Amino acid sequence: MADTKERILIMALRLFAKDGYKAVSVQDIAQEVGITKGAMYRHYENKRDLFNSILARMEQNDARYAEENGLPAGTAEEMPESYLDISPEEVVSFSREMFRYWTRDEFASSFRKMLMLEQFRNAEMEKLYQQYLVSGPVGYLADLFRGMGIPGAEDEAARFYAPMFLLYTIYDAAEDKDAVTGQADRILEEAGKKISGGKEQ
Amino acid sequence: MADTKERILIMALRLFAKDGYKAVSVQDIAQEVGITKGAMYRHYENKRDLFNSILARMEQNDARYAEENGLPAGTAEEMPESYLDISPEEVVSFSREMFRYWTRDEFASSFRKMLMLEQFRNAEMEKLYQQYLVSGPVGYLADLFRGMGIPGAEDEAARFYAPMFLLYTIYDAAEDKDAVTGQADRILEEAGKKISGGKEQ
DNA sequence: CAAACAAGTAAACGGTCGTTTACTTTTCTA
DNA sequence: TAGAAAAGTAAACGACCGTTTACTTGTTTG
Repeated sequence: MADTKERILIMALRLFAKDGYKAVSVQDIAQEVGITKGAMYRHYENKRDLFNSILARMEQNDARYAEENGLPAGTAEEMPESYLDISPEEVVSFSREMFRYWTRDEFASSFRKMLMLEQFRNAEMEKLYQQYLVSGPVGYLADLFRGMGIPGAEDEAARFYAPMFLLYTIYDAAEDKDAVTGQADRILEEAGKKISGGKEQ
Repeated sequence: MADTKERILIMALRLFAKDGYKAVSVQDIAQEVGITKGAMYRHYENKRDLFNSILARMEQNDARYAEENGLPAGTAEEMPESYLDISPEEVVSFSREMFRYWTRDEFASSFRKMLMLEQFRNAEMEKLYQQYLVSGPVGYLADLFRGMGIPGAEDEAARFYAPMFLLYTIYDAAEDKDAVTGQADRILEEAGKKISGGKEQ
């Protein structure tokens, strides 16, 4: 099969997201893909190289996604001024979109879980997790809210992002996942009204 | 040393919270405690028994903590009527206390991280994580808010609990942990005003 | 104080780990 | 279409896994 390398990548991510990097053996991955573990080494130098390829792929996906939606990439260190010129309605709509991305996109969802499992094992994983899913989004929203002249932008950003973050975890264990998405939409809508009001005050 | 069994338990939890159950070897634990791995088997039947002892200990700690603070235990299936008779101010103060518990108490903090790492590996761990730290607290708050006659109690509970949940993760990676605790206090205080108001409407 | 017991050690057990090797099969290409 | 290159297999490698064994040390107690 021609796309074996890709299938290894996807299956490895899926398994890493469930059990964590260390707990998944090369044998486990190969078995799920339907090859022997020796064949894996024709596509990746070793297990760590496979893991790094997942990180690189996420970076690509994120950059593409960010460009498409006019957002700063999760790994971006600096933020261009242009990204700050966004209305409260736009903040709500791209937040909604972001929630769907991290829950429904299979790669992004698995990657989110994998980072969560790896975050305490070394500083690099902690940094990536924070950047993509924790202090990264909060910091970005805080910048937006500051730009809008909202008082207490720091706390307001945490308040705004927190329900999405909580609902990721509720979503993961939920039977009716659409209901959770609906709840996220409702809460974001409500929060949007608040920042519209807070801006005009 | 007389308290070897206890030291094994604490060190194992600390390591499980960092790397996950599977990724930590009996050798690792024994080495940190300062004994050989053979000696570990004088105190616990096997690695899984050690893990189960951690779960049992948390259940004890939680039951004691819940009783002291007049709260339902995290593992409680049913909720007595009496727990619902709480003022908004009391909700804020016990939430504040709960945040401190899950961040500053070393056992609780490590246990929280360990559950987070284990939640996807089997249904039991997922259930425990949800009960202790996700849908459990949200459901409890929803019951409280419903009892207070607050409209949209479900969403309101998620909104109220979400910042605490987000700040657990921010706390874990923060350099200035006291600042995060302070932010949690501010946000809880603000949220308390809202439910006081919402109740009277 | 000696006997019983608890708590430690070092070494070995079969099994699995990540990785390499030697070899075969499949696919591309000049 | 012959030959090279790519992609697969099975088996072996040393290292480490959880666990057991045989033995030694320390502590308790009749």
